Amino acid sequence: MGPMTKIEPLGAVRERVLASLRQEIIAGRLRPGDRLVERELADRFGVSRVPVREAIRALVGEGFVHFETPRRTVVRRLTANDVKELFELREALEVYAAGLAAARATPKDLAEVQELLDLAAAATEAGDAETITDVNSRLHDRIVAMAGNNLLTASLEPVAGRLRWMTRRNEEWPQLLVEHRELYEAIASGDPARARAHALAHVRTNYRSTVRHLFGTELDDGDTAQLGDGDVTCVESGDARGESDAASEPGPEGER
Amino acid sequence: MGPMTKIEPLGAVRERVLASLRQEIIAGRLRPGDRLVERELADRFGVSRVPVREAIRALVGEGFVHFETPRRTVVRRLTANDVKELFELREALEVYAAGLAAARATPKDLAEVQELLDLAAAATEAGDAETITDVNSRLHDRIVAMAGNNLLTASLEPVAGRLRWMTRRNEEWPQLLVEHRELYEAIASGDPARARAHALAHVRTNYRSTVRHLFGTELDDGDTAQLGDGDVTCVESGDARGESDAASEPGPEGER
DNA sequence: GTCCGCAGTTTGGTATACCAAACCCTCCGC
DNA sequence: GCGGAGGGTTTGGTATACCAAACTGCGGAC
Repeated sequence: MGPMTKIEPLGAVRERVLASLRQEIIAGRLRPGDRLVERELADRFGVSRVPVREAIRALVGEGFVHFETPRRTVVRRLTANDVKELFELREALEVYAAGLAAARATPKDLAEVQELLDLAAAATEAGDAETITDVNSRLHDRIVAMAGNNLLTASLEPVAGRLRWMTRRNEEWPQLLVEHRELYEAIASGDPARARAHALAHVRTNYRSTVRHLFGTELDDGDTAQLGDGDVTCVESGDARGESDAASEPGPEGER
Repeated sequence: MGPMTKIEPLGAVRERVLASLRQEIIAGRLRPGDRLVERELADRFGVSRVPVREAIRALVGEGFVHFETPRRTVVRRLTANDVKELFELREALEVYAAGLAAARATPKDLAEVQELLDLAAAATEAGDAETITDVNSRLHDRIVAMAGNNLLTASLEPVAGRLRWMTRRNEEWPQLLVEHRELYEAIASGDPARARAHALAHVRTNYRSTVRHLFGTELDDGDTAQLGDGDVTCVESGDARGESDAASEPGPEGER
């Protein structure tokens, strides 16, 4: 009876291709709108089309790629609306998770988060962007994990990559650190309502700064107030302009 | 065996296999724990293994199936914990969606929901379980769609099948109808907080009756009270009680 | 009688080949 | 010159074949 979690050696090629493509998209070597052609990629990686197919389908699931037309697979364009939807999803899930975490967290969980906070603090002080991004990701993952709901975790996983993709340039690290600490305190206090409030504030702050960095525009107050009270429709202030290459095709994605 | 006698849209074989397998699982012809073997299924459907592979991966994504060990793919067992996680996810997403829907719903949206409610009422009166289940599903879909967030919709989609799977035997239709009507009224009133409150109550009622039908047991009050009503403002919701780990002790059984 | 090991079998992963629909570009007719 | 028809090309979907790892069961050693 071998370890049931050992699925590593299998699907190695697919995993390698998947990781490479995802990395290229995140790093910007594959830009929004670029096509993904099975044969071409298979040749480039020196593998057959089958694992490439599966990797592409996985990327579609992660939201990095989409089927533009039946035979045309491209890297997804990131519109202002995409960002808004992503952060709304975070609001729904991470706020809920924070509440559960406050109710269910074990001392061990809390210690782990505490440790990550220390790492984040050190990296912030050192200005090590790479590490900060990484630690912050793990911090959020841990908090969601503390909710003890695998399905919740799984629902957030597909967007984790996109999230890192769009927030990696955020540079308001000190503010982020403060908010993470407050969120931790709230969860540690065991008060779900307080934890939710801090999680909500954190997601919204992050939304604002992300939009600022991605699009260079400020959000109207209404844009982050959908939840509590009335809501305004949305940003749509000129979408993804900023993509220099959006030239070839007007991206029908004015969707919405 | 000549070439394919039927000329179908793209990915037709995969879709057909996927739909068939999902249906067999939902209908119970494939029972939890049953294995899915590529070759065997390929033979049975008279297709090659490739589309079967992809259908199986899709089913994994939908949560109907999982990789038990590297070479062993089985129909997922439905544990009490699975049900709990699913309903928590619904709480997080549908409650949030209801809030957005109240803020964003158009008269056209509302009219459509109204129409579905009428259908549901008729089916409930007629006791047509099949139709009721179907209409109720569409009702929930519509409400989530009214939130105007594609990502939110997409996040709920993978679990929609499982949800129908586990709730189709629920027979408290009249109560369901009442709650749906109340939820509709709340959304139509344009008050997000009220819409959220009704959505929350509805999900929890549904949770209780689903557990009752699936496992024949009642829930402790604590099981559905992890957090407040989830309103942003974090008013009320004083149940900060530490209920350590309601994570349950789900016997791997749970099915017939 | 039990346990270990080896070989046959099972089974998912990958590679290669073929097909049909969509795309593209040329060329012919006006 | 311009537009549409036609054929070649591209590209994803499917089928078939081969491989390696894991499982199974049988037989021999103790």
